[in-house]
Amino acid sequence: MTSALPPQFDPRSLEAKLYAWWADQGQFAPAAEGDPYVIMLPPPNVTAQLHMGHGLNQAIQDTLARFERMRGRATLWLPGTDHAGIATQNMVEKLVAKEGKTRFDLGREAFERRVWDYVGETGATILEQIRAIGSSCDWSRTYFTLDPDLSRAVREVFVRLFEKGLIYRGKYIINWCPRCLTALSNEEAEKVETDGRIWKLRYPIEGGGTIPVATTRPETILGDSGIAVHPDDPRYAGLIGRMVRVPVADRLVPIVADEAVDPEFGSGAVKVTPAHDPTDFEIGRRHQLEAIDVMADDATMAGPVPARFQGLDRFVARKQIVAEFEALGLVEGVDNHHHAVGHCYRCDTVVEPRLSDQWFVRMAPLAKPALAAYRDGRLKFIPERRGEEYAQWMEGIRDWCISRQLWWGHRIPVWYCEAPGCGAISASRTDLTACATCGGPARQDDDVLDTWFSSWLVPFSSLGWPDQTPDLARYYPGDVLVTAPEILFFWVARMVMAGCEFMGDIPFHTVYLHGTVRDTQHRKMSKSLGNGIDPLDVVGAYGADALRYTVIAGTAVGTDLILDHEDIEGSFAPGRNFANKLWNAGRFILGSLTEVPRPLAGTHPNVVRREELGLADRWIIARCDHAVREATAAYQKFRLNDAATAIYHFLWSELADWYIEQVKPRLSGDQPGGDVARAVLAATFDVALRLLHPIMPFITETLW
RNA sequence: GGGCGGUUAGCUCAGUUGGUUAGAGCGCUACGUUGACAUCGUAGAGGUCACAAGUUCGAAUCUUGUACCGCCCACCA
Repeated sequence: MTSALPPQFDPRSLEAKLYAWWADQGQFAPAAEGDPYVIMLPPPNVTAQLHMGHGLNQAIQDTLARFERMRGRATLWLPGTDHAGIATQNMVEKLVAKEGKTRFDLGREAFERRVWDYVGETGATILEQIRAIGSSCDWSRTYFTLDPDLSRAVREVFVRLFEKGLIYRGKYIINWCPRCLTALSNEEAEKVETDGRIWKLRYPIEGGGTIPVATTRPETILGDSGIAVHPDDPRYAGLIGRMVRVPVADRLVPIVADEAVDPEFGSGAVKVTPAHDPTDFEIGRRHQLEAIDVMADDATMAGPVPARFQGLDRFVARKQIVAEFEALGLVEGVDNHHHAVGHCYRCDTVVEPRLSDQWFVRMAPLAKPALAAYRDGRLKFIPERRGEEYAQWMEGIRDWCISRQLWWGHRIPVWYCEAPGCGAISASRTDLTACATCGGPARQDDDVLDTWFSSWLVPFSSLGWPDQTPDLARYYPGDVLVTAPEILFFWVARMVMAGCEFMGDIPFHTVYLHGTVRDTQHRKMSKSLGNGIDPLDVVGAYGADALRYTVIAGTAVGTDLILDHEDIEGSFAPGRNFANKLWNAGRFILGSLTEVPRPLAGTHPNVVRREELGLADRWIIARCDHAVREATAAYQKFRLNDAATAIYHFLWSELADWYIEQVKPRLSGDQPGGDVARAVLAATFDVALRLLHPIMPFITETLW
């Protein structure tokens, strides 16, 4: 029997002590000895509500953590939350709105206090819920991205990048959310495939004739400052340099030649709106066309637009402009048009590409080592194909817009000198009260940083960086990151970049991307669709172990988990039934042990001798050995569903259905071989419990 | 528009380098309940592995094409 078991299941090992410790504490094992193993918990929003995606995510991570711990590794699983700038601010603004106020009525400081109060009330909830489903994180190291320590890291990083010339400020076209009233990064503007319309319009040329253009956003016509055609397009060769009168806006603009225009598309002539489109912005810059911003922050028409459009919503203006073109007889046609439109990832509002003054991080230098880490095999993805998505993103990396027009977050540590003639701009680790250059009055930037600007540092900022702490020395770099694929770019890719830049090493060597939890129609579970399942309901009804087993066994590596929100009982029946079976088998086995069972191996004088074992005994021992090998191999390969299935099969079909039934006669009274059967039952059940413990910790702990 | 994944039993899904009768859970059928468990047991039905062609002694597995479904990326107005 001993030879059948890998060394980590030696009852005298650390694992056995851990069991005892667990029983006392019901908590994580302190990282004390052994090879460190580090898992980063993806930080949920402080205000997040637990959903089944968390359930799946936690079950996977906790299974890995417990497995590694039982192998004797000093396992650190770091929990924490992020402050979720936009989402949290939105929630508190809603509360404030119920009092008939806006954040501007309260003022910045009072509003920030309100958010802190709110976070103080709700912030721990998500972590408590995660705890309730059994996650054995190291709660003593729980972090929050706005904690002083992590904020210090944010400043350190900002200043370092600033001094290195990797942070810059400038006027560019960014994604603007007119509802959240802030700039967004490219990743935060989700492209949604939309069936829209494209209008084909004619602009009159000065001196006679018209030129056809196409647009999906007629409201931007008010900001047109040119028409562009391809330099080699014979249709328009004679028109380059001529002036065109933009209808409705009533503005004279030139026809310019630019390589960016695709002569094959539409009419081959494109209206140029430098203030509201990235391509147009580039064209405008090359030809000195004016960037005319025609919208206010809330995307109502404003600025140099005719009076009748002032204050109109952009979509109302769109209709009205089309109507005016029709009245002028300048509409050539309108077609259905399928294209991708950006939406705010927090409120789903259509984002407005808009010229704006923002802070950016130059990403190309940071991406280089992060891409190399993947290319040379140091960074692995599970499933593997996800690595190509990562590589593709890294190769096409674009600069990161990091400023947000919010109040909730890390305020940008930049001070502008207000002394006349100085104009110094300083980034500082400490708050400045005066200009670092001339000593004049200094004013801090009003904006805050993107939440991910703190999240991308978490693998080391949560361990005390920039100080060289013992934690940092021992636990960086970590091992594995388990998360949903949605935040591959938001968070995972950027953590790798930050790790390379500030720690000189990648923060983890394995990125495990699990699937998405969906309903039976394969729709993502979401609050708005009402198709979610609350993990706490499942825990309450069937237990955390049933939840964990069901989701672990139900999802192969990288595949989605389909659950039926209309049949929760049915969805979680596998786990519930298995927990029940295990419990009853345990009751029977423990009840049959009349005394301390004889050991199957070792030097004990009463050890079961090989020749005492019957055919059934030898068979179940062999099957047990097989299950250990199968499950251990599966755990190591992250094939948790295979591990779950292997243990399930051994426990249910082989041990319970077959062996227990087989030895029942021997167990009654004082039958010959009864003590051997008891010894085999105890030993094999013990092994099965340990094997299963990472997946079903509560019931196995209790039985053991 | 570019890249990628999926299509296997009524349902949800496994199937690890091509190799005997393709598996699991749930559901279904028949029978079974005095002692671990009906959240159970025993037995069983159910699949031309999306479709077409190809490679091979042999294909769910490899190649090509087709059709649906889905994901990621993208400044064709």
